[in-house]
Amino acid sequence: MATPEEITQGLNPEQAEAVRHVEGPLLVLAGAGSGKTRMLTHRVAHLIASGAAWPHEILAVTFTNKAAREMRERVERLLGGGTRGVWVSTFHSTCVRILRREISQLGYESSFAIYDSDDSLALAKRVLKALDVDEKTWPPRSVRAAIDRLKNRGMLPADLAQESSLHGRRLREIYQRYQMELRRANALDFGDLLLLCTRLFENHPGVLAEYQRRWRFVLVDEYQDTNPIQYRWLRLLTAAHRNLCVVGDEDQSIYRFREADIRNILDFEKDFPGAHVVRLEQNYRSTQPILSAASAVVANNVERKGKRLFTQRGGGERVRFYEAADERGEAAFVVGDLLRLRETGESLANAAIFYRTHAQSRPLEEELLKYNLPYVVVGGTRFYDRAEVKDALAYLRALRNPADTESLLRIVNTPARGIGRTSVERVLLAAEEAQTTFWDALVRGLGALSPATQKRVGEFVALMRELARSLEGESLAQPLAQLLERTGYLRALEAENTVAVEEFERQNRESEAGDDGPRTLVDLFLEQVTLLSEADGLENTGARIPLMTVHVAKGLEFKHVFVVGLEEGIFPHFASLEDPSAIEEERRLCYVAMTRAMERLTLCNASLRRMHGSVRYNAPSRFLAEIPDELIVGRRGRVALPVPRESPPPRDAGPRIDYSDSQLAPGEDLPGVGQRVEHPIFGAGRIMEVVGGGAAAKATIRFDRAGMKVIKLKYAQLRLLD
DNA sequence: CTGCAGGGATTCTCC
DNA sequence: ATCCCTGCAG
Repeated sequence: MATPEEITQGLNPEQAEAVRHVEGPLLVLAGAGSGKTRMLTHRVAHLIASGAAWPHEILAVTFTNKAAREMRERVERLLGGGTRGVWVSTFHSTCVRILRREISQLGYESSFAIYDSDDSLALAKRVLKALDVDEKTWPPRSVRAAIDRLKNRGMLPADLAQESSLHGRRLREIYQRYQMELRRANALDFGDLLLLCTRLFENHPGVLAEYQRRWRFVLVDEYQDTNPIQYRWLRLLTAAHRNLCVVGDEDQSIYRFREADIRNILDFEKDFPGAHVVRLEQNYRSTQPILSAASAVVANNVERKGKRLFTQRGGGERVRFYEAADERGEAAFVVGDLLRLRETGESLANAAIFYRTHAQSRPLEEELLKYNLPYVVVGGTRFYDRAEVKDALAYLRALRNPADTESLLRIVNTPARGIGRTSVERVLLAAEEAQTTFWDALVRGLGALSPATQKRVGEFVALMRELARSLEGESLAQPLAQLLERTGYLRALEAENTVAVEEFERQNRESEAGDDGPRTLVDLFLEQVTLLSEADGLENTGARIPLMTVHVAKGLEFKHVFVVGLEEGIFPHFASLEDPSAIEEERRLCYVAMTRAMERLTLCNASLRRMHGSVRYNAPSRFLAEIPDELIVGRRGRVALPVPRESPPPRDAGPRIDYSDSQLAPGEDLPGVGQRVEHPIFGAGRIMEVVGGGAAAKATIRFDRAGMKVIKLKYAQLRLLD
């Protein structure tokens, strides 16, 4: 095992300070690329190596499984094994594990199912129908979102009691019924995991005390993205010892829609008096132009503490910008650039393409396919989101937890076995009347079905019982195969599925150490599948170009980054245009996107875009204008002709810009780009670009009145302004 | 009960 | 463009 001294070696003074801090609250403000994960992992290792804590006394919480996995691996590498017992886990997984042990205190069974957003939506629809609520005034999606918001803010139906408006009372009623149905199904939705765990802590002090004793040190990554219920949970968990270390960057808070509250990080020192504060401001990732450009953009935000990131990497290319005629031209430009990049011997895995919304991937994919460039869309429809896979999972879930009505509804007639809508409705109603579950009603033959239908229901019940028996064994792949066979569909999927499941079995056989009680492989599998996140797909992607949303890109870094769709209405997105606070979030999102780039950052947009079946002309994103002129090249519309070189670019490789002057030599003064000048004839303007040197130097100037002109500096009588 | 056609609404980020 | 719902024919 490494010594404490070895662990702090190679850290910068601020990182080392945060790593050595032991008792009491600690706030680490870590700018993009400042070695945040490094600090966290070294801190965990240091706590153990210095004897301040046993491994099992440490809890490190992240937002994604991927981040958790990475942190765990890095801690292990640092300590060489002695990390068994350290809990590195997401908020949701941590709560699941606590609830599996304790939830009987809240009147659920420990075998509870976890509903994902689709399940929640289906349940919301069912509730709205049962309450006979008009779906026009209460769109199911909005209802689901409203309930989710309430949960993220820590509110159960009872907390809406004082609500007096008709709308408010109605929502309360719907929420109450929704919650009741969840309980009847012995299921928790995502929001419940945090909310119920917090309620458990609040109402059962003995349980809380046990976990407070167990985890004497709590570390939280991406603290700027915590929402009120996560905040409450953390406060409770650390109330006894206050050994809470949070790491975050207010400029990277991008989950407002999930009720993330940026004030959690802004007010940390107020909330935890005596908190020690460390700022990590040295960036180890990006070149200066990229860092400066990103900083200049986010500097336009009001809701921030403000910081100065710096790097010791001199020189570097300026940020590049390309405006295409339409979205296909945009894709063509990006792909053309990638082809040229590959010509230089660069691996395409070092590049990435980011967009604001998943829907933007389409034209890029088409263009990539055209040139046979391998790519992978990260996120979007995950394997486990595919309808057939969800069907198979619904079988497993219903088998493990027959109370899970949502899963049963999904499969009772899938594949079609003659139990149609009407029959299902009848059984549901009968179950409601008999105050029992859907499954129980099926078993008891409630609902006054026709003999033919009754027979088919009986066959379904028999099938489920048979499958349930096969799940009792050790294996998972085997009963799953049987399930797919007996249900008579999914043949095409079978092979694929089985491989994935066998891999899962292998991994979990080895790490079977748990104090989780009598839980089967199936339960573990279902749990992990449900809690998988978007970014978790980015493993073993090989030399394929990853395409992803900016949200998915958070926490990653690439040598070459392309961001497409920098247009008003896309990025920033429509929904945020009217709300200054929402615009700030979009700006942070832009900051996140830009700071992923290590060496070269390319921003693109299209003047015309076809979307949702119509044509839009979006103005260039305001964020582009916020980048100082001297840090960006290739302003709008100046596409150079392809220049034949020694190694010509691939034919037909899309449009290109001559960026030959975009390199900044280390230490070289920036050219007069961005300078305001006055011309005797054209009046005031701003230098957009300077090409060539000495007597041949020509400047492109955008005059306030006269527009763009190219002027030979030698002859022009320019007067510098400001 | 099943499958298909047509119409209306919607448009984002996700654990 | 796409999803989702409803209505209708077999």
